[in-house]
Amino acid sequence: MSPHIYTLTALQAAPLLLGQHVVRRTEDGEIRCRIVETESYGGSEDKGSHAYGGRRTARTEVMFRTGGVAYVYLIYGMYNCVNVVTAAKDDPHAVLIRAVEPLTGYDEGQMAAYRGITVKKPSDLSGGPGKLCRALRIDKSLNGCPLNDPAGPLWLEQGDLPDALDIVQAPRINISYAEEYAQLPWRFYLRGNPYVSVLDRQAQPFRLPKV
DNA sequence: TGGCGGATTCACT
DNA sequence: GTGAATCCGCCAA
Repeated sequence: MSPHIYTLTALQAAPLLLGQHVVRRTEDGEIRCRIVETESYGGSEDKGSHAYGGRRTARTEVMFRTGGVAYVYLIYGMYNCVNVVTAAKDDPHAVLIRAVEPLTGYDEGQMAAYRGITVKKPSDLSGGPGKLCRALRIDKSLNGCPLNDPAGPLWLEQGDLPDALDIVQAPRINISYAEEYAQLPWRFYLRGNPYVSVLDRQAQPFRLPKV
């Protein structure tokens, strides 16, 4: 995948990451999936971001790195969430991966095995940040992992052309504490995709800016 | 050092 | 729709 995307702000990168492929390698083999839902957590002004106000702690330190690494954290004491860090060093931006879909039947089978539950509908498998981390066996040991290294445990590959995708945008999920920032339409997903975690009736079509 | 709450999920009503 | 699970990061004291 073009490294250019890692230099962008989280808000610019979040829609562009839709359709890109995530590859996870474990001792069991490689799993490939496609990103179908993202959220932008960008800059120190965003009250929804862990790095709001430039808060720089052991946990958020990864967000301040040069774009192109993973930010993985534990939420509610039991689920991991994975982000793509973007933008320049010392400017904390991250794109939360909220849903993915397996590329092949093999990938689907591996993810279901890691999930360890009965999957009744597609979004049970990997529609939600905690679910997809479990389905891909992503935990804090991958925090800071470079995302451009096909020899590593986790990386991104070129997927679909973003201008061929039907993208919508809507407010982010579960961040009421973010006050006015909670309403901003900084969640992006592929319209009609069955792996998306939460549908929004008010979702608006998103058009990529002309380059 | 203590207390609080969360970028979630699942089981239950 | 509601509530529990579960624990670490954060900040105030």
